[in-house]
Amino acid sequence: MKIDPQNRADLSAQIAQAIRDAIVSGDLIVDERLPSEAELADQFEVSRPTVREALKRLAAQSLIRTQRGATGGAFVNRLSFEDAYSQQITTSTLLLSMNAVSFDTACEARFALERACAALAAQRRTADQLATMRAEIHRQAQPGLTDEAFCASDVNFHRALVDGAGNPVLSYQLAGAVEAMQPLMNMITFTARSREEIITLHNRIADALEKRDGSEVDATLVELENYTRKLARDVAQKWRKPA
Amino acid sequence: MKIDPQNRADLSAQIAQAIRDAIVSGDLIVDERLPSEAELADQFEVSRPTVREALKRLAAQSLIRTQRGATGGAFVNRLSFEDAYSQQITTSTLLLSMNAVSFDTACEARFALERACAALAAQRRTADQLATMRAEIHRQAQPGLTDEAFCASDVNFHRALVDGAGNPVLSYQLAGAVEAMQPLMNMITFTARSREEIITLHNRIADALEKRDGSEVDATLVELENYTRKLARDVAQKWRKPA
DNA sequence: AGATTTTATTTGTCTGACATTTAAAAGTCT
DNA sequence: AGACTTTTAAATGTCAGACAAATAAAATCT
Repeated sequence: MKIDPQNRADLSAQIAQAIRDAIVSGDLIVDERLPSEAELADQFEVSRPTVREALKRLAAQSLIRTQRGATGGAFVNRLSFEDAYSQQITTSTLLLSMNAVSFDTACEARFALERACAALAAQRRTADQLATMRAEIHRQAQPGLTDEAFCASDVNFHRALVDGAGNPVLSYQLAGAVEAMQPLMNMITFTARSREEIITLHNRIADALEKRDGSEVDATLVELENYTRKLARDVAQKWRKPA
Repeated sequence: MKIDPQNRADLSAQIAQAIRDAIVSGDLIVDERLPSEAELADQFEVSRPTVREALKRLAAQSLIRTQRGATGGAFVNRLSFEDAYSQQITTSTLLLSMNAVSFDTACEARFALERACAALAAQRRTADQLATMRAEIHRQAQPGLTDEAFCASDVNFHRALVDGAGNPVLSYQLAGAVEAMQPLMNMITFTARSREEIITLHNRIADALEKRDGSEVDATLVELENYTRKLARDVAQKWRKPA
């Protein structure tokens, strides 16, 4: 953790970067305690508030956690899969909403990634995951469900599918892709007919997973992708020439 | 952007969350200027340093940018794909290094995701992307290349493949998976023989992409995955019983 | 009118202080 | 001596006020 150059611009950002580098490079290991804020301020020759701003930056990325009290301080945080999940979801959601990513592009990416899990999920899915999927299908079939609730259940269904691959790295990567799509999906009004169609496909996916038939899962996902994109096209058309 | 409850714990985190919510929900739109720090301090009834810590948290996630001067202030940032890339790479790298993710798990995830791009890349790859891949293969064949340089070139090759799918969302998602693997890959010492084998497979991938043969790309990626995992197993064995 | 200077605003940083939390050390009682 | 209580010290969390630096708009001058 070295000194900064005499470039007195954005001190807190420089300090944050220095500490971040130390963590990424392994100079600071998990659960290791950083020097106290006062000590860091001395080392970097800045004031305590500046150090604090740097630490808050790192805390925002879940790189450190802080604890008050006598034995307190800032500790290198073990980045959990949950933390990584939620960060990824925020980032992906904002990326989609701020960059005018077309529904088609997002949808294509989502299903491409999901199909990557299909074969693995067919091999490894647990009875528990299958039960989750069945339960979500059941919920989706209930009348009076709002579009938002339907989409939320859809997300749960697909997350169970992804988790079925039994690979936490895959699950983490895909959580963002699947959940970030939800705001876009919420813009689609699902008619009773389209819900029925989607539920049919979900059932086919669940059945195929039960039989451990990977290629059937894959084929059904392709159908689901095509149907979803068709629904989105219809919505777009309705907006172009409203009644 | 509402007030916080009387819960006077972690004020800066609460304020950051409130602003974050306002951005995600669309209450604050891209390039909109936030109130000045002094005004925010008034609104939330806290001091300016506390507001600043909150803003630094958001800046760390590239959610806002700040500008000094008369018309300066904090502005809602358009999250660029580049920003999202780099965040994802940091997160993924730390996740892998801190959670004792096995090489096999990471490798499986990486190739599963990459195979998700294969068919699309075969359809859409540009001549430019193909040229990049050929150039990287050429570099990989040069003698005297360090293992690190070989791996770096490998990353470039695969990024070109992923970019070939022509879907920025996919590219962004996979950048993390591919680049985060590099530290793990760097631990493998590539013999001349193994480099040769990998280059052969890379050539086959490039040839298949040139012919726009998606299933050939996919099949070769499977071979590459199996070979990579075999190399890793050999390394592990060497470590178990060293000469 | 155009160029220059002034001014006001805003972020970046510093100093110093107090509050709160927490665990360990010191003290007290049985 | 051992268990419980109190004190104390260290650390983060927060606050207040101040000055520096950057920047653009307004005012002034040529």
